[in-house]
Amino acid sequence: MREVPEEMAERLLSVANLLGSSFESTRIDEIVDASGIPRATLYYYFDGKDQMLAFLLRESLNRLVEQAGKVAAGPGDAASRLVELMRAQLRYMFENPGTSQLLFLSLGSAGAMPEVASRIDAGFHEPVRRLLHEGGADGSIRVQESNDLASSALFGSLTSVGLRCLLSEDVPDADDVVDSLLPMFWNGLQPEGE
Amino acid sequence: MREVPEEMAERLLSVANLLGSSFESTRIDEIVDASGIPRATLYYYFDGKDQMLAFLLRESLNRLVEQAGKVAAGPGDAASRLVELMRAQLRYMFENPGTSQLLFLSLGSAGAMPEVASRIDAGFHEPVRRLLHEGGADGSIRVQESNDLASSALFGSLTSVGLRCLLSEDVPDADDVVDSLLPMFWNGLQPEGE
DNA sequence: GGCGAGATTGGAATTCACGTCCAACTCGGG
DNA sequence: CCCGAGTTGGACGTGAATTCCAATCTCGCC
Repeated sequence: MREVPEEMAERLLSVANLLGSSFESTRIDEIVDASGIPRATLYYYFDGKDQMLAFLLRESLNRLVEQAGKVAAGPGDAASRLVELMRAQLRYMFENPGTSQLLFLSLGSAGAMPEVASRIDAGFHEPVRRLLHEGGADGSIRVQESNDLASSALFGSLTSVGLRCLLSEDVPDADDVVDSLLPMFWNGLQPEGE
Repeated sequence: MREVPEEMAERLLSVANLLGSSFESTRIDEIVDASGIPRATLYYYFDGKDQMLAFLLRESLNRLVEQAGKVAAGPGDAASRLVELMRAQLRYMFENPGTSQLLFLSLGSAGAMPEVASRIDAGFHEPVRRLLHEGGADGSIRVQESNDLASSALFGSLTSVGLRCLLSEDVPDADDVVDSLLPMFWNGLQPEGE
């Protein structure tokens, strides 16, 4: 696959962010109109719509993977880094509303794209898994029965809540959302002082 | 839309459960072959593939909605009913692996189908929301900042974990999975005795 | 038994969007 | 000037969904 020129990537990403989850049902010609990139040029760089989608998701996830890696390796105990990580993940969703919708509302197609799947793991699952493990070691997080399941659950929580917010009229602040969820993650559902 | 004959519904559901998330990329003719229902007959009952998908998801969710309503209104305090509800929801996923995959891996299309969206709410979100509320009242569950966000988070956890299990080679027991997640939901991530 | 309204079906015909092809044009470097 | 890579418009081929239609079939009803 040929390397995609900077400006074309920008334009496509901005179109994808406008279209959101309707990208898949959008005709090539509409993407052509919206992006100003001729059809023949698109096909010069991409093997087809699927490759185009894969490129967009990959590209969009790259920023998250970088951020997530940085946060997870940052200072502080595992618990506080985990909180920061969740903030970063939700911020990513809110800053890329269209591609996030696209990504999570069509996890099926995304799962069929190896590089995309691996980036979802690298940006969401893996760092959480790691921090849960570290937190068990440094005592800042309770040891879980299965870090795999737990990270999967946290991933689901965050993306589900994120999507709900993205689909609502006025998107709240990412940090506020995380703040209002933290008590549940941290203290659980048990009543006070049990 | 004409009422779909019992046997046709059965056949389609069983085909859908075999196909799973690949349903959408499956050709009509393949569905014809797999189900034994002639193409013309399918189009006699459904306006198109989308309507067919909507019907399948609706039909499949109906059973969950009924179960969920029953469990949520059952005996015991809100906390224990919530646990039972989560068991029922995960059991539903494990008992209908194909349609569940189909449903959750393509939430995008599902969201575009009003009846399906409302059934997701009726089977997953609404009962959880209600139990969180009741739990706050009867003291069996800690009061959440937002029951909307909390139920959305629980929904995401459960479906994310459920999907992960469904996509693994050997699907574990639903109740075991819930059991191994409960400590996290109940006690949270905080270390013991903080 | 005959009848009429739906249900059922095979198969041809149509539509529509994706993707291919190609020839013309641009442009920087050798 | 020539070459190779990038760029583009537009005609064309293709596969799958969907429509159409006419020939049955089924069944309750007179």
